[in-house]
Amino acid sequence: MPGTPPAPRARNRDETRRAILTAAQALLADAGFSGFGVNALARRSGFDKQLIYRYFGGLDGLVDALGESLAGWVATHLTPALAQDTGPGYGDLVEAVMLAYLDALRGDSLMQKLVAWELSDPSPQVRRLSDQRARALGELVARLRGDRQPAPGLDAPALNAILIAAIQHLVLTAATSGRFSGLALATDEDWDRAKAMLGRIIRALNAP
Amino acid sequence: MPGTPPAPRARNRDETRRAILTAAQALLADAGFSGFGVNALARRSGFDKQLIYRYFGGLDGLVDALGESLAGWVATHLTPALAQDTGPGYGDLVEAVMLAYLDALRGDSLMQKLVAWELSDPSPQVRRLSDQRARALGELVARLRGDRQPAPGLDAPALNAILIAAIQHLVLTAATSGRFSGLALATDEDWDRAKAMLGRIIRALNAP
DNA sequence: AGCATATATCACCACTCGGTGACATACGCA
DNA sequence: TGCGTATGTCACCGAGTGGTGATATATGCT
Repeated sequence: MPGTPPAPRARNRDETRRAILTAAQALLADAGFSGFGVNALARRSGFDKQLIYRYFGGLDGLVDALGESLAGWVATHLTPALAQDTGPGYGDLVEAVMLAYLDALRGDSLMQKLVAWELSDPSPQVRRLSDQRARALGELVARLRGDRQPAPGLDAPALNAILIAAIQHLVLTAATSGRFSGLALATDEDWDRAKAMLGRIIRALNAP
Repeated sequence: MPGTPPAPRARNRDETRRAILTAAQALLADAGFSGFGVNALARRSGFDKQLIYRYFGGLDGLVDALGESLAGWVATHLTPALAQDTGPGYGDLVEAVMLAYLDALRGDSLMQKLVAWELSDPSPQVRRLSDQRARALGELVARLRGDRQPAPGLDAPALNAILIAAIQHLVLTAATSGRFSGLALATDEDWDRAKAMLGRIIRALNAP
């Protein structure tokens, strides 16, 4: 005898869109961009892939929507750790932001996969994701800066780019292999060592 | 009328192996790891994919062979730039090696694709590639070091890991988007700015 | 109540992928 | 010269991909 027919699904465009988007985040977080696609997402979300085309216009549109849904990531994940007062100098602020960013990224597999994606896919949809994150970081620093000034003669944009690059790279490689270039990056203590060095760099370059 | 039958291919195992390996490097260099596979390689090399299985035991074996063929990359690409005398300090040597590595990586699309691959694929074959490169860099520094010593109290492994991470990340993102986190990385002058900051970091941390 | 439409599902397409077994033929050795 | 084997080629498999058209049915409006 056939079982009871499957309960018909409630029909609600907005809710379905949200559900697909949520499933997309989960799928990307644990399969990575190489396993990210229409069929896999349809399987995972439980909705027919046709809906992905209807509601997002295909994968590209979905990535855009994914970007919008993560627009506030930097602000929401970094501000808590930045609530307590940092030291008075510009370097103190940069150090706090960088270390907060490191921890936030380290704890977020989805963001890691996004960064990895950006490194391998030059498509404009994906590039927009990184531009957006970079801008958010800049705005965060600007908002918290007050009247602090980088040391005169310091190329702050270059230094900050180098720091962010190092952080992202260390977090990504640590996620796949737990170490990088002879430096262990598995335990929290391992990471303390890396953080100490980052702090030292920032303080040294911002010294008066 | 049928054209002349295709000239029969010379049969030579070693030569074929080499040709496939060369085609594999070229394929990886311009398609990236996501477009890297048996079928694509067979198309590109002009040989039947069966030979890839027969001579390399599949993709995994091919990657291993690729690694062996690139074992000397660090030495051959960095030593020329390091021929001239560097300054007397340990920091001078590190700076020279880092900048040489940056330029070498920036000019080598294949190596860039390998690094990107390592960031997205935790498989042991791929990880071996990065371990091998890291070890080669370490050996190079050890060979050139002589009796120079890092400043006492400096965590040299941590600093070096951060520098290499930053370099690799900057080169990779620059290759796909020409910029990173508000820092332009397209022209040689752009890169001079990044290099200057790297040098400054190294000198500041190695100051007595 | 009845009807139009938006929502959801199914079935299919052409293509690519990694992988394997069968077959043809050039090469080297006896 | 003939024969065995290594080398190269072809044809196929199942599974997965992005993408599309047709179909069912729940929902909301008149």
